[in-house]
Amino acid sequence: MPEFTGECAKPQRRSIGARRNPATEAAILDAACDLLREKGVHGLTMEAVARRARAGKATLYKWWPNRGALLVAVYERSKGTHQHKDMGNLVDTIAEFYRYVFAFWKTSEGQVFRLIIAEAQSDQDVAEALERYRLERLAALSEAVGWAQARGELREGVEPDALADTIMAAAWLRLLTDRLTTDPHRLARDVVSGWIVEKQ
Amino acid sequence: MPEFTGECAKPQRRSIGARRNPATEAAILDAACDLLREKGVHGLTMEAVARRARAGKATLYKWWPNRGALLVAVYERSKGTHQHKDMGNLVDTIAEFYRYVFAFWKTSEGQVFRLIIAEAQSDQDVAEALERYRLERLAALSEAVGWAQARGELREGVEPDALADTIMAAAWLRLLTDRLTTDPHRLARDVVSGWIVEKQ
DNA sequence: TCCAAACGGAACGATGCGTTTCGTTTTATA
DNA sequence: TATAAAACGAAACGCATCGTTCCGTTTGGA
Repeated sequence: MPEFTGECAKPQRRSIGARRNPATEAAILDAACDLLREKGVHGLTMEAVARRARAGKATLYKWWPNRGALLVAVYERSKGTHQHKDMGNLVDTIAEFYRYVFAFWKTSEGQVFRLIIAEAQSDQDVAEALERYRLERLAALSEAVGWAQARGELREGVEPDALADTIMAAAWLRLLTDRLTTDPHRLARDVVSGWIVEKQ
Repeated sequence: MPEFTGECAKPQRRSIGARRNPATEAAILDAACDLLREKGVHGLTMEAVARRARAGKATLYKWWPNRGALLVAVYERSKGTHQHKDMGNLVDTIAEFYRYVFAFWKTSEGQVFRLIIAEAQSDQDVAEALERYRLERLAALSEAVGWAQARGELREGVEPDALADTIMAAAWLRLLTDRLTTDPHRLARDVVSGWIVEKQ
């Protein structure tokens, strides 16, 4: 029983029969994640992932037909499902959202989201995955805006969907232009306070 | 005088002495632009550009050390310097801005901007060029918002820079999520009308 | 007159791409 | 219990691009 240990002393996995090996999937996604945080986008190649995970390239291409699919899988595994908290008023609620999402985007897992957006600009599959995720988050955000509307906090004629779109746009722009240090509360005020009814 | 004509029947350029040849620069940027609109991002390789322009790769790398630099150069050459028009009220002014920029972004030259943003997420040089351009456009937009403020159109405490940032964010999000068909006037209203003083 | 620099062109080794083939391992089915 | 099917690691394939390095030619400037 000759036991060859690779660079990371990981024993090589084997087939567990005519079904997908969860250990292989985990090892590949781990390797992809590590490469991303160590070498950035250009470090994430199918070759490098296969080497690091001690997996065959054929296995890689079987489950993730291209780099974009792998990128999406990495993000899907690490993304949080943020539950918006109602802070009693819209500005504080949105400020809390910005605080959470900026903090997440600053982590190495969160940084993957930048790359997803970038990749989506030239990869149709990634674009579709991103669009599904965007709509999902937009709905949750719109619901949070709806809480304020139900309280009579908003001016007449404000559509929660449209306002949520604007709120999200401001967050994306900060991510893409490397301004995650923006003060969340200040930003929330700058984006939504115009839609709040004047206090008498 | 044997005259060899390549695939496009373009005569090969030669050195014009110890100085940069403008014809070479133009031919390379033309080739890069053509490749982008014909084959998309992945068609823009240094190899392909050199082939199409009938230029040496060494020449290419001398003036544009990497793909990002070439991308930026293509955009710099084609980008318009939009002059904001004051339409008498802020919503119409911003609607006009959205109309213009969406129309431009729909063109093949404008599509390069998507790629610039994407490339900037993993290329520091591109990111810096993008940041310079963003600040330049933000200043112009902020000035347009200032016109409305000077007219007393805005609510108390509105900062033109912050509002301009939000206006721009909404535009970028539409570009990146493939929603350039958004109605410009409707969008302008959804983004800025909250900051307009109530009419009595 | 001679040097320096730019130019096109060709070649280099290295790396990643996506596919194919092989032998092994294990489950599912007959 | 025998057989087919599928997944796995590993290696190799041809191809493309990368970024660099030569070469010989052309031409302006010192």
